[in-house]
Amino acid sequence: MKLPSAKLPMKQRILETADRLFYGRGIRAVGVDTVAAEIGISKRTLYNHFPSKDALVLAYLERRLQPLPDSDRPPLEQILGTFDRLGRSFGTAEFRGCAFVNAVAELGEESAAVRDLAIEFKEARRLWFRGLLDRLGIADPDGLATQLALLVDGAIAAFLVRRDPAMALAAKDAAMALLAQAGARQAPADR
Amino acid sequence: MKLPSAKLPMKQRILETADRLFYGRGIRAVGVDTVAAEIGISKRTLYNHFPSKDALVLAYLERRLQPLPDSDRPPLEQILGTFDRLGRSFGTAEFRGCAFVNAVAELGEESAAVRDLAIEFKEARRLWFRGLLDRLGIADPDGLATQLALLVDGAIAAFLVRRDPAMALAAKDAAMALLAQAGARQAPADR
DNA sequence: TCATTGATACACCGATCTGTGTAATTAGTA
DNA sequence: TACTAATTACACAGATCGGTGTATCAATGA
Repeated sequence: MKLPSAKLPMKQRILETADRLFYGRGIRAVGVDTVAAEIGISKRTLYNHFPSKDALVLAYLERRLQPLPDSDRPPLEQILGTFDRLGRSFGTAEFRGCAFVNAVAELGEESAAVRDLAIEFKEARRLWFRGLLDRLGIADPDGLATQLALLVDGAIAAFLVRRDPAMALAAKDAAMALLAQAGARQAPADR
Repeated sequence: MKLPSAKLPMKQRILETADRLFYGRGIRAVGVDTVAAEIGISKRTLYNHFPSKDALVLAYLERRLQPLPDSDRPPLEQILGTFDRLGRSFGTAEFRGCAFVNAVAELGEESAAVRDLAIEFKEARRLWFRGLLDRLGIADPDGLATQLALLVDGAIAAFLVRRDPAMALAAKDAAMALLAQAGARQAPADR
């Protein structure tokens, strides 16, 4: 149990702990008392930094909206590498699915803001795929990007239930088949 | 708001209402008081039929473990028809993702029984795919069945967030591409 | 007619939830 | 030293949660 250093700014400490608990156990399953107790601060202090639990939940999800890797490796390698990274995530004990999908499934219609963040996250990844497919000169980069994103989401959902890391490999195999069918070649970056 | 007829057996009425509420709003978000009030019965009556909320939740999920359609249509048509049915589900206002994935995402480690039911559900659909792929004479029916199941789960997760029914079409396109690459032919049932 | 069964209303339990009010305490700084 | 700002402990509010106890009432069938 790695606790955030007491030296860090309070807001950051709260966010890190909220992330660990909300993601690991679920948003509704974790109360603000639990978050505060886990850091060793009073509930009052937590509420001095976030006006409500809803605000804390949104901040937790916003923190997970990180920019995607901007590598200079070949596009095909980057695309397939996504599934390898996914497989490595499956191997960690902390992995518990997609934080955004889980939040939407848990909160449903109750929070439009949560859903907007989830859409933003999903669309960012889809566009990341599409940018790489563009460089590969694929015929329908938009459609294929959606399909690749579908495979990622499917692998995550399937793993969440089955806990079988092979789901990442199955998704990668499917991605390779789709890419091959679309005419992706090995080193197509510049020609 | 269609309420189950008061003529139906009490247990069935409870289950139908629990299904509608648990699936529509989430398990943790709906209390037993709400379920009883929605039917117009006392909480006591509900507890006379189910010993606990956990038992009610399990019964709700078990009721969703229905056998998959056993059609005599061509295998390829049945497989692709799955994605058409999915697309039609997306069009309904009630659709809120996969009840089993949502339950696991919501309850997480807290209920092994829920996860077991979810695994059973997912595996049944995967085996249904595999049986059809067997009849198509596909080289690796097991692997392709997993990939098709991944596409279904991915489309559901993506739709849950984006609310875009086109996710079903994207999954169907990907499925067709995978099937074509695997050598599935139009009318391969008997030769 | 009488006994049984199931449903009813309703109060209640202890626990937990988000959120607030308040007064004391700490630490840094002018 | 004196002021300020953050954090503390702690009680409390009002709601909701899952679950129970109990006494009454209505329908059924022997």
